[in-house]
This record gives sequence, C-alpha cells and structure tokens, in this order.
Amino acid sequence: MAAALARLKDRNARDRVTISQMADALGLTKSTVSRAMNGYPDISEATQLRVKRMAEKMGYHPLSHAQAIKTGRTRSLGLVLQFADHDAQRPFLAEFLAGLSSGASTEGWTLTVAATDNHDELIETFRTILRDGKADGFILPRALSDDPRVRLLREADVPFVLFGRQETADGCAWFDVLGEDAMRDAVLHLAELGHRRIGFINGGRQYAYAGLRARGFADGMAQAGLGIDDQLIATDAMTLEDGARAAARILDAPDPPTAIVCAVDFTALGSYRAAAERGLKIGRDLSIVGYDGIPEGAYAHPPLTTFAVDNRAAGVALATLLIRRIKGEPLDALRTTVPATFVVRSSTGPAPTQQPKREL
Amino acid sequence: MAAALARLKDRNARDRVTISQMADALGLTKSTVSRAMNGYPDISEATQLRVKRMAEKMGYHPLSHAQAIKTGRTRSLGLVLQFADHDAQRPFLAEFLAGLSSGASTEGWTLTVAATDNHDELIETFRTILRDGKADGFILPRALSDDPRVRLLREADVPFVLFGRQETADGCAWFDVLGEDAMRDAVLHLAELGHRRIGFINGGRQYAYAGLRARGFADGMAQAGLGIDDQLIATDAMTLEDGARAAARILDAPDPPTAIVCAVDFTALGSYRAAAERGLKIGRDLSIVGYDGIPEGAYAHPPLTTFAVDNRAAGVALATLLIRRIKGEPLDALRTTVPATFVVRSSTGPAPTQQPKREL
DNA sequence: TCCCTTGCCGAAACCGGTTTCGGCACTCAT
DNA sequence: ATGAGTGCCGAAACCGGTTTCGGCAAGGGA
Repeated sequence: MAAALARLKDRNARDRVTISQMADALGLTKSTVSRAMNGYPDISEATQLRVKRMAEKMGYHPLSHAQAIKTGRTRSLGLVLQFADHDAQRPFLAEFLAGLSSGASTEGWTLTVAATDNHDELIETFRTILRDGKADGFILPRALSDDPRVRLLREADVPFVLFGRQETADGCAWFDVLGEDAMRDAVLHLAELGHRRIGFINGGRQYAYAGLRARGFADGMAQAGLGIDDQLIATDAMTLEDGARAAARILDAPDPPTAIVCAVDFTALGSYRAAAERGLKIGRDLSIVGYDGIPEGAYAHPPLTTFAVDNRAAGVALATLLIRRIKGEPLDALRTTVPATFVVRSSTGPAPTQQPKREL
Repeated sequence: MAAALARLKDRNARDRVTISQMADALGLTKSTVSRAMNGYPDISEATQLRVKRMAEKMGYHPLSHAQAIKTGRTRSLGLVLQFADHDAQRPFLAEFLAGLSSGASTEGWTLTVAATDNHDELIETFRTILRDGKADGFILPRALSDDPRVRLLREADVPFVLFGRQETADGCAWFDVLGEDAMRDAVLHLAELGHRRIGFINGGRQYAYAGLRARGFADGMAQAGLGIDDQLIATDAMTLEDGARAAARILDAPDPPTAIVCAVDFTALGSYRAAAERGLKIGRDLSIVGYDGIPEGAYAHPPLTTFAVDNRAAGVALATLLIRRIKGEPLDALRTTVPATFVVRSSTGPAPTQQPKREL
C-alpha cells in the first residue's frame, strides 16, 4: 500500500522521467531514444536493446498526449453508447466494458466512452471525440442492418470495429457471435427431443443479427425436416413484455407449438409468463430455448436453456481488433467469430406425447 | 447527414484550425490568442471578445492533448469500475454512465473508463491512468465506509469525488442520495398504515450507505414510537437470493413483522419470493418497501413500492462536481445531496387486522 | 514637462515528444 | 587507393499549444 501510494505520487511530484532524461542517462540524443523506443530500423539492435532496458529501469513511459501532438494518435479507443431504444443492452454493459478495458489496457491503451440519447447527438458525439483527438478509432456495439455509424466512419476514413456483422462487410472489421448456428442448434436439439411444431421469436429487425438468426432457425428446421408455420413466428421482440405478447399470440394459434426458440433471453422469460397464464408448464408442456445467457435465466423457474455469449471475451476481442485496425492491419485479417455455448438447463424437455392440456 | 459527414472529415483532412491560423486571421500572435482564449486579465476585453468570436467563426477548438503537454491536464474524467463483488451495480451502470458523459461533455470534457477485477489491479489502474495523463481526476462510485481509494487519492493529492458519503468527509467532495431519509420515511409511511412490527433488511456493511440507512430506519421507528426487534433485522443482503434468505429468516421469527423495509430493491424482490413460499400476499399480508427504483420493481407482482434514485442525474452532478474540483474550487462547496423520490405502488397496504394466515 | 505606472500585447522559450535531413565512419567492389 | 554504398546516429525543425519576460504607448501625478 505504501509503495503503491509512493508510485501514485510519482506523477504529481512531477518526477516523471522524460525522454531527455533518458537521453542524458544513455549518452544519446532524444531523437535516437525516440526512434529506438519505436523500433525504427535505422537504430542498431544493440542500441534499441540498451534504450529499452534503460526505459524499464528508469520507468520511462512516453506521454501519449505528447506523442499525439505530432502523431495525431493518443492510444485510446472510443465507445459511444446509445440509450434511446429499449434497455436490453444494459445487463451486458458491465461485462462488455470490463472486457474492452482489459483488452485495451494490456496493450497500453485506454477507453474513452460517451453516451447519447438521440441520433443527431450521436453524430455530434463522434465528431467531438474525433476533433479533440480523444479516440483513434471506435468500437460500434450492436451493429444495425443498415448502420449510419458505419457509413459515416467509413467515408470519413476513421478506424472502427463492429460488434456484429453486416451484409456489406467490405470496409469493415468485426467480431461476432455465431447466433445463426445457435438458432439452428436450438432447433436440432428440440427436434431430437421429439418436437415437431416449433415457434420462433426473433429480435429487432433493425439489428444485423435478426436476419442471421432467422436464417439459422430456418436452416435448423430444414435440416430437421420440419416445416415453418408463419403463425408461429414473431419478430421485433426485445423486452420481457414483447416476449410475453409474442408468445401469447403464438400459443393461441389454432395449432400451437410444443417449443419456442427465442432470439433473446428476455423474450424467453416473457414466454414463461405467457405460458404460465395458459397453464402450461415450461419444460414439460412447452420447451423454450433462449439466447444471450443473461444471469436472470439461471434463476428463472425453471432455469432457462440458452446459448450463453461471453460479453467480456467479446470486449477483449473487439479492443484488440480495433487496436490492430488502427495500427493499419488489413481488414480481412480483422474479422472474427466465436460460437455461443449451449447451456442446457430445465426449460427444455421431451415433446409432450399428446396435446398439452389447458388447465386454465 | 452529408453535412455531418463533411464535418467528420474535417479532422481527418487535417484542415483543423490551429492557433497559428487564428493568430494570422486576427493579426495577433499565438500567445495573445492563447491568453485571450483562456481569459487572462492582461488581454483587453475587446480583444478577448474579438478572439472568441473568431474562434467561433473559424471553428477553432484547442487540442486538449496539445494543451496537456504544458498544463498537464487533458480535460477528461476518470472512472474505475470494480466488478469483483456482486453485480448489483450493473442495472445502474448505463444510466450512470449516460449522466457522467452528459455532464462531462457539456463542459467540453470526456470520460475515461477502466475496469478491474481485483484490488491490486485497482491501484495499478489508477496509477497507469494518472501516469499517462488520461484523467485529471476520478469519480469514485459506491463509497465504502473505509475506502482505500480515498486514502490513496487524497494522499497523492489527486482530485476526486465520491458517489456516497463518508464519515471522515474532510478532504472529500461528494454527491449522495439521502437514503437515510428514505428509510425513515418508509417506516413512517408503514406506521401510518397501521404497521407496528416492521423488519429491516440492510445492504452490505462495507458500503458507506449501510450505516446511514440503518440509522434512518432507527430514526423512523423512534419517531413512530415503535421498538426495534433484532430478530427482524438483517444485514449484508445485496442480491435477490440474499433478500430471499433474509426475509425467510425474518418471517419465520416467533413474532413476525407485517412489513419489511429493504435497503436495496433486489432484496425486496427476494422478499417477494420468501413471502410467496409462505403463502403471504404482498401488499395485504405483508408490506414491502424497497430502495433504488430498479425497473424490475415496476414489473413485479405486485409492483414494488420504493424510493427511486435518479442515477443519470447523479452522474451529471458528479461530473460537474469533479470538474469544479479539478478547477480548484474549495471542497466545502462541493458536497451535494438529493432526496430519493418515493414511488408508492402496490407492495404496501394497511396492516392486516389479524395475524396473517399461513395458507401453506 | 518628466517620470512612473499601468494596460496591453509581441517575442521567444518551453513542454515532451517525433521526424527529416545530413554526416560520419565503415565496408566493399573496382 | 578510391568512390559508392550502407549502417548508425546527431542536429535541428516541428507539432500546437502555454507561459515568462519585456517593451511600447497611453495616462496620471508631481
């Protein structure tokens, strides 16, 4: 603790070591030290090593904003959050931030975040951050199918990475979880349990993932040799209430399903409600599979079978991708996907042999 | 949109206007422009106005990291999040961030955030941010009763503001919500409804608020002329599960209460569970008052009576307080409290005239 | 009228880095 | 031996601001 405090004071006491002090200590000039630190080829291996060792020893860390004045880059990642829409984003935010921060800091970068309410303000926010050089690039969470941020940043030639994929992937780096595979596997899992009529509650179609997950569901149904009944399909459900509504409609269809796949955990939890109102016991009369892996799912009754996505890992990945992007790596090397992990709990079970009884 | 794009490009196209361009356009020198922009008294009113008008006209914004090289200040606020403990913080995070960002940006400041998992890393994180000049001060969320961050930053003479109050308030600026008043009013509200045996489920005692809320509860009981039964008191409950456990113990006491005040909404929701397991109908057999105003409370059955705290407003307040602190305002001017707003919903009702029946 | 303030601004140094430009001392082929 | 490269580093300009210092002109008191 005492040591930590002393090191904290270092900065305030202004005994931060500068490049000139390094140069003096080494008997070199500032320029040589600078180039050695940055690995310029015109500095000999031996000198580079000597300089870097001394930096280690003296605790020399170049001041990022002093470098920025010449390089224009400040070693910080930008994140602009939008809260105008539903708040489904919130449970993920903490984990996601932790991941971003971790990914950034291991490379010596930092994270500057801003939040906006409306669209106009959003653009203005990007502009301000850029103008002030507070970020060298941006992480764009929740890719939209037609994303104005992407158009903007791409044309302005500002580095960015998407969390999510876009159809028009040219000119974009991204990281994404394979939601379509999850939806497909959900269907196959249910089919294996004997379900033949399966409903699907998709998320907001403005998001890029909606198309992918719909396709994944369809693929699963096709692979399982099952037909899709439009009456059992719902879209644009993001919240618990949306899910309850959608599930209610689906369950009240003339020929209701024995299972529902939900593209979003919240709507799965909403389906619980609709099922309960109809006297259906989840896991027995009706199977439900969610997606996201929100903590509430584990505590639900019964615990929700779902596909968990690791938002912390996503943050780490996105941060490192963006840093590489800023450093100039080609785009095609900067596209990554990971699978969601299937968590089988108790909301799925064998298909009921007869039509579920309506006890209410 | 096109205009927005053009302005975005501004920065990349490097046609950002510098202080030298300003000087040329005005027929002044850099130094005069700089001092005029910063309101130095040795520049005439007329010139200051002329310069500022021109800055407006040309869109001149001094580069914060260029200033920082001399001033050491970069116009950014630091926020270090900790996720080691329970995740009760999460639902507030989004609103809180939005508030911070908004408060910062209206003053032309930005927000640097980092997240850590463990304690050692925490200190290291502060140090790194400070060393790199990525923040001029810190916002410290969730004040602890004995907070190592406070000790550290105070001794290192780094500006900061607390979200929450401390006993040893000397040397601290803070913002807080009057949780103690809320607890007191909760008791008084219940007493007015005829309740005479009232339980209390407090939050984690490591947090500064716990002591305050306990005192508020005690004050309310005293004002209502009611005695406190230790068997109806629980502490250190933060999560829904904690609340369920605590409520179970309290409800199973020899002489159970007809109402419970909870220092944390999650534990109030947990109490719902314990009550349901005992066949008690919330709002009739058992009244519950929460605190925080989490969204889930509104959707609970029955909707939770609680004290809502505006985390967005808290963020705004904390950001502006910190900025003023960094600018050198005296500490005593930088302490603010606001009341929580009482939201009466359906989890509170008149005290049952007879002992509640145990239907289970 | 003269000197001393005072108000206002310019000149230049400075902050902590990066980058361009050259130049010196070695090879190495001729 | 000589000229042309090449490897390696120093000198100095530069980035976009801030700050110190000094000087000029106007005003005011004696």
